[in-house]
Amino acid sequence: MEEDSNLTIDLNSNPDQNPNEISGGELKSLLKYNQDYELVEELCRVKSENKRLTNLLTIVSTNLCEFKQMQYEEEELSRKRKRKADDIYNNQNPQNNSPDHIVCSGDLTNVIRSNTSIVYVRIDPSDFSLVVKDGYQWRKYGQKVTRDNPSPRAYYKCSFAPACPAKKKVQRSVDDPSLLVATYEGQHHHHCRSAPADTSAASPSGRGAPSPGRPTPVPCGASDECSKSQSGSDQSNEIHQFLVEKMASSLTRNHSFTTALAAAITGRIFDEVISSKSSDINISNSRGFSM
DNA sequence: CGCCTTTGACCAGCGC
DNA sequence: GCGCTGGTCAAAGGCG
Repeated sequence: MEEDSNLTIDLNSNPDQNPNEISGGELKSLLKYNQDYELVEELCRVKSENKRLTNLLTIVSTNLCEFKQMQYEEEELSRKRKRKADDIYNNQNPQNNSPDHIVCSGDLTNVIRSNTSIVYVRIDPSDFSLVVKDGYQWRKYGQKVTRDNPSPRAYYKCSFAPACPAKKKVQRSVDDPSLLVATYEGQHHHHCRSAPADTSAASPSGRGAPSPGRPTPVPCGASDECSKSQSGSDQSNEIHQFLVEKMASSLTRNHSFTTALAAAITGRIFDEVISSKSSDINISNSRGFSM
């Protein structure tokens, strides 16, 4: 291996010294150097692996968003057709209104459209509050039970800026009660600022909104209006990072994924250890030859 | 007191 | 014009 040759060169860097006369202090120094070198090498490998996984998550996130957008459009088209059909058809096929495609493992994914965003949020099925954590402050101004969905739909306006036209609708998925579907409309006329915990929805305990006087900046990007409210590549990177973090968060909650990931990492580390041990042997052999 | 949620009423769009 | 549906308004009440 490369490091072996480098180390061998370093070990033989003093041709005037007799290898048989190496002192105990020098030997300890060399061993420590070797250990440090392995740690640095391991750190580099982990960093590289981390970067590779981050890129992978980015790709998965992008593909998921595109997938969601396609299926959302199909769903809208299907619903328009169904509304033109009579109710008999719906009664005979009640599951046809169930958007199976909404079911996903993502904690939060969004589909960016021209001026609206569809956000899917995985929540606790026992949690009946319509809470979507997106970093903005929202004021609920209405609630309706729609025809397509027995669960109520909540209407929110942005409460951070009085003239902010941003709105959102939050409703449970028909097919999956553990999935919230939030539709964002309009653009925020201000930066993304709010408390860490979402204040958007009707919490069971009543008022859940903190004072507007203590907003805390949080990564935004759950909606496209947030990205539009900011400028430059910084926002893009911020949203990118936010999406990656969300994807990572959702994936880490997936037991099968974490198991597979752990197995993969373990296998990789095991390989590296074996490789490292092999290097040690080679290094020892080199030392043996050089001593 | 200020800000919130709740909830019934109201309005607009659409199809028949 | 009527009925249905989604979206919005605004009064009432709660909470810190």
